[in-house]
Amino acid sequence: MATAASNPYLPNNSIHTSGSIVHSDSGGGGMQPGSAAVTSVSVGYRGDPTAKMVQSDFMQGAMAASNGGHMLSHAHQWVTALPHAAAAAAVAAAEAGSPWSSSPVGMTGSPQHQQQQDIKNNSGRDDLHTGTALHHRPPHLGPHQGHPGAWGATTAAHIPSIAGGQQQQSLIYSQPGGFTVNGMLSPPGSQSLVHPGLVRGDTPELDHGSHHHHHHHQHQHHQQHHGGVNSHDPHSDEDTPTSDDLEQFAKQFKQRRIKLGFTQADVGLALGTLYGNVFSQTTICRFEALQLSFKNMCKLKPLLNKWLEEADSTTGSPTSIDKIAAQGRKRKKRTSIEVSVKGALESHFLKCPKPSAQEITSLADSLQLEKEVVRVWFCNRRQKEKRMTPPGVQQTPDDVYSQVGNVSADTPPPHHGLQTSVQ
DNA sequence: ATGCATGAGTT
DNA sequence: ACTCATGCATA
Repeated sequence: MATAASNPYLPNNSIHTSGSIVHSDSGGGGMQPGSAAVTSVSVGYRGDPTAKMVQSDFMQGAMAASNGGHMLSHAHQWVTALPHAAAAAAVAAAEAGSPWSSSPVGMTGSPQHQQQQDIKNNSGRDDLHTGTALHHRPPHLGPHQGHPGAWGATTAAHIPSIAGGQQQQSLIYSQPGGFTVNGMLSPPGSQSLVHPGLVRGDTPELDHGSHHHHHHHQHQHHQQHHGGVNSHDPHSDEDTPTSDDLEQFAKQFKQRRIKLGFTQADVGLALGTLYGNVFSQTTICRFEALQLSFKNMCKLKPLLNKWLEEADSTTGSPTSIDKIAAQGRKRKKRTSIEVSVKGALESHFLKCPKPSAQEITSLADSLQLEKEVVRVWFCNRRQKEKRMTPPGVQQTPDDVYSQVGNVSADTPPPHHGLQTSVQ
């Protein structure tokens, strides 16, 4: 009897990064996986520390057939719904019409039918600044960095990720009313306000953005080449940046962030206090590493840019503010897939990146994994393929112009398999 | 820095 | 059931 109807969790954020109970997780059929996957729970839900939660039922598919309304599914899962700042909203119009190719529009008539009638201006940002104006300021200090590694600065001839063109959520971030416009704190001490190459030469190229004649291809705005003097500035502009811009920005962002002594997590929190959109260290990390989709990068860039501005202008101003409290969300647990099993999954992925439900089921059976685990694995796998990760173009950071003479004007396919750790 | 996971919005 | 944006938990 799988009764996972409701589990009394502790909404409190008593994060215990310990007590990882490992137990062979079986699909629920009474089989013994032996060691196919290990699931470790590490949440503090009282009651039964033996982590005996069933996870055979997912409520997926239960929705979708709704009639315009909104269903309120809950009361099960490992998640204890919490009025977390529905900060999912943010950003306005990060029209990602051009994936990676410089062409703003695809060639074929792409179904660009997106309705953006959902403008949720979430003002539900509970003011938590209840005197807790204390922020942990990690004595982080280490102006050492400077290994690009990631994308070579080779022009933007990257992977033409075929974005399905299904974007939703036209978000907008509400600007703070007027006071407390700070999301960061005083730097660790070295308030070396060094903004050398910070030239805010706004050169909005009001060109791309809204004129796609699906007839004959036309221009494709040139790539900027940081000459040093003029030429537009990749920052400050809210236009759709090019992948190159993003790369530049990400790099600089990271550099300055580190110089200022902030961690990725700090930035994430700061963004939350600044705009109401909190982000985790993970996201910031991925941004810096350009491991997000193009569209997502575009969305985050403005926010991070703002933060950067505030950051270096506030160098020294201890305008600490509140921080968004923790969330009482509790997820399932992380299934550790064995290496051998992973290999098998890999193989299958190469053959068929999108296995059918039936395939997944049988595969899961073979590997003695839950169907959901397998399904999710594939989903994540696909995402990984789509991200903006460098296909392997890792040329020396010094000679960025060393692409004159060779190269077949086309980037090699993003074949991965064993990419040398970028970092 | 990443792997596995959740959920909203689509298709 | 999939895609996408995000993040907890981990290595």
